[in-house]
Amino acid sequence: MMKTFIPFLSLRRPRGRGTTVNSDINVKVKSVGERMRIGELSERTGASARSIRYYEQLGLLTSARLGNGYREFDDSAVATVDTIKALIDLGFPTELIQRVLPCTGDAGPAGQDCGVLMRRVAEIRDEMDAKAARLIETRDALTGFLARAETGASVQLGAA
DNA sequence: CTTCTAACA
DNA sequence: TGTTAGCA
Repeated sequence: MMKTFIPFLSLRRPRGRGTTVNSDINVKVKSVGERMRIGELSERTGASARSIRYYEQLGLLTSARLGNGYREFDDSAVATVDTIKALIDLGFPTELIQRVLPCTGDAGPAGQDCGVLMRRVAEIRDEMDAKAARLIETRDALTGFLARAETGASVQLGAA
């Protein structure tokens, strides 16, 4: 039985506000044993501790607990949070994120319905194409608007 | 000092 | 989501 398993989404997301310092390197170092508390996970992902706890509350992330009640995350949580943030940024409903994550390798274990999910993922991908096309149309409209404005011609957004 | 939960803005 | 309170 070959189970459907999508290696890694490896979604890139803009890091930092104003500073473009990070180049996303998708190196999967299987260094087992690296654990961290919420503070470090927060630093390494850019997600606030508040958000991390919220993601966990939504069932998107799991953690162990230390003796003092502190959350302890596996280093794989970094990739998971990155993926969650990227997915949320893209407008994915958290309900879908919850079901897709196990299929990305960013969070396990893999469910049995990964294949079924791919269809919805494909639909969302197609919707992105549509949105991208509309975005380009709007951008071109703005370009034309700007050009006409400089010429002192018709100053109406939709004008031809 | 860090984290936790809960609650309010 | 941020932030704050009041505890461990």
